[in-house]
Amino acid sequence: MQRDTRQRTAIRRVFMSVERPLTPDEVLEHGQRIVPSLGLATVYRNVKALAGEGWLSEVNLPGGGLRYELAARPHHHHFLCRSCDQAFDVHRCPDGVKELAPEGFEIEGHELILFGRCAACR
Amino acid sequence: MQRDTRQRTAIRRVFMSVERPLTPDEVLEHGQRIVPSLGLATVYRNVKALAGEGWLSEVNLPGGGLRYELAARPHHHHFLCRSCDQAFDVHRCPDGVKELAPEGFEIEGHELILFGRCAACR
DNA sequence: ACTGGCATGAGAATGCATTATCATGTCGAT
DNA sequence: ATCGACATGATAATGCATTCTCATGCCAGT
Repeated sequence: MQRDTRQRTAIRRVFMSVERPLTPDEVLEHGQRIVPSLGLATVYRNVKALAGEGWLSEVNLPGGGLRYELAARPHHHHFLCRSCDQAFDVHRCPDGVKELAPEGFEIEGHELILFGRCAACR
Repeated sequence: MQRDTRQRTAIRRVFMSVERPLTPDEVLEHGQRIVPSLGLATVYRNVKALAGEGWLSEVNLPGGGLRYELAARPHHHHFLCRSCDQAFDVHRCPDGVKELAPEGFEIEGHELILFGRCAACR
């Protein structure tokens, strides 16, 4: 049975308060403001469990490792800042993506990543 | 001074004969058909050097590590097969990508990745 | 409040892509 | 053909994200 720990609650709160995909390290940093003793292993465990139960979804951007975000978000894409390495949401999506696949290929999904410098880094 | 070794020539030939981004392992596999003694370290060294001199460009797709492709290719995107994990070129690009960035963000580039199953895997 | 058992946290361990090491091979200017 | 210098290849070493270990902590049902 799933227990309701302070750590798990804190991790959930972090994702609800931040509107962008987070790396486990970012989750740790934000989560420790709520539960200072929070450890990285706990972040990994919970983030994986929350993704497994469909509450979070994995975001696989080039560069480092996996990031996570609320699964309930509507379809969107991401902007990756080359300076601070933070990922941000992009709420628009170009049309006609499904027609781009080569002949005979079956598209199951797509990811559009914009690279550049975020507002804060400029 | 840059020497013209059998290995380096073989690696160059591999990229000229395959029209998709290759991982170092894929380069090794193809290259060993030309120079059977080819080693992985040599692939890494040469691929990095060729990228440094602008002959190859790095392709950063989610999942494993870096892939490489001929830098001379015109603008295009990639299809990643979830079954065989091979990357393929997609020669069309949706319009209006530059207008998608949030306010105050500066776009330097973009990458569109399609996920699905390639023709061979279906 | 008690207590069993899952969760946590610190650090070790793992898996991996990539890089360094170094004895040996081979290119290429002579 | 010779020979010095760079390239190679097998392997060890590194860096990293992630997972495991296990003693301890703390939920939850009583």
